[in-house]
Amino acid sequence: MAFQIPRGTQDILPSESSKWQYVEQIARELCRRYNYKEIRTPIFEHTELFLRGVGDTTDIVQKEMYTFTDRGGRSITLRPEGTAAVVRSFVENKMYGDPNQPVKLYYLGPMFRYERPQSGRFRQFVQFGVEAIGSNDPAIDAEVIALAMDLYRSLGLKKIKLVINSLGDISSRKAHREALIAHFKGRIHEFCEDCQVRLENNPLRILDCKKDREHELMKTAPSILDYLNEESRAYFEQVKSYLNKLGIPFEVDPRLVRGLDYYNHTAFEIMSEAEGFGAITTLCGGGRYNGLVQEIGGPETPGVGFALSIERLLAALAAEGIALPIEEGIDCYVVALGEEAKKEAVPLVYALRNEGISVEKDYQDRKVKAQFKAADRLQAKYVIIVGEDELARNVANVKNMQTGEQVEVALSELTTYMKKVCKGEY
RNA sequence: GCGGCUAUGGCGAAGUGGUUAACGCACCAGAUUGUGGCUCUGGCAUGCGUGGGUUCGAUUCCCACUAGUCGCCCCA
Repeated sequence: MAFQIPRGTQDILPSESSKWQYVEQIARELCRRYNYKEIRTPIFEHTELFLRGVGDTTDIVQKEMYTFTDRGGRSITLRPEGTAAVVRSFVENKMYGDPNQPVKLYYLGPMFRYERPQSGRFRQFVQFGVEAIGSNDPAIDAEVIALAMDLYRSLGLKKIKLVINSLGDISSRKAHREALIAHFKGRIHEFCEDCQVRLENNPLRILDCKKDREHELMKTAPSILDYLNEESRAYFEQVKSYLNKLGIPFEVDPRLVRGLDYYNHTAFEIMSEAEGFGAITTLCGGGRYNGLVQEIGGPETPGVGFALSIERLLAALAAEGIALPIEEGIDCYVVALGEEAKKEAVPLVYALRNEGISVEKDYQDRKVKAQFKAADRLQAKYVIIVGEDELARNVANVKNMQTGEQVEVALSELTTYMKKVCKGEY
């Protein structure tokens, strides 16, 4: 094989792309209802943006970025996630001055992470995400979560679970962090190597460890929820209360930790519970990032959002055996017989297409039988047959492929007739 | 970054250290000289991921690489 697709990337072939279009269309429609407007930022940014925005201790920055030097000597990185770039644009375009606050944005496009591919993980993948920047109302956290859940529900997914947690504000996080270090420090040598490193970098992650799950210190470890200060606790209570009002079921998991540095207060994940879905069950991750806008150089501005992968969404649909309502077939196939008819078929097809009818014809010089087989394969609703006989009499035969019924129609009436039968127009 | 498994035609899938690489689906043609979905007949891999090595000889044995796949870490 001469050339191969780069590792961890995929071609979305015609048989799949209609599903993508369908899902994307539903996502855009939801954003219209929720009044989130699309923002399109570049696929690459200055590397520095992600170091600052995502956090230079995160796995994404430490080992997963596609970084290169451009011809001008700048360090450029293919975006590994969407939020940093959206916030950059928010600040750069001074959207904090927009009279419509909060600023509600969505994006849909490819992200890049240099990782070992596996089920549900790619080096290029497509994220749909929203960001609501400029409001500290817990109702907007609930709105963002509701939008994500709406997308899954409207596509028919049933086996999904919403998990939420609160990471608290800066002072709550700090108090909890110190409590965790104090809790584990004396006996950290009893834990796995990863956990020993985590104690320094991000002690919160120890709670998430799969290997040491059964260790007695795990069960007695301080929960973040016990370290939330009054304000953080009240905020979390309100978010939960709004979710209840919206009838959105959720689970609180005090061990839910998100991978990016910028999160505080609300953190959530939506996971698939479908059997055989694979090891990676996270469909969507999001949360609040109140310090990020300032970190990127803007005024102190709160924000909340989520990102979800279309690949995983489609995988979840497949795992639940859900077929999307996608129209596959074409309206009409023109079968031409004989040299003269073949020439006449070209303008006929053109005229029908101009009327909004989807039409195909033969370009392989196939026999009649094979042309019908092609029409059948394309799931054509109707076949128009034009041959020497018909041409001589200025008519065409129109066959309904479902019923097998065939009628003769004058060429002058043909487009009108086809519009009527294909589109119900008169 | 680490580990398991895998790599044969458009797809699925057998197979052997030695002259012609099963079979199924799909596709094409004919039976049916102007009509699909059924049936029958025929056609369809100078090639067995790539590159080395062992051997008189390798698709089959060994190594490396590449890719897929599943898992670990972590994430969407």
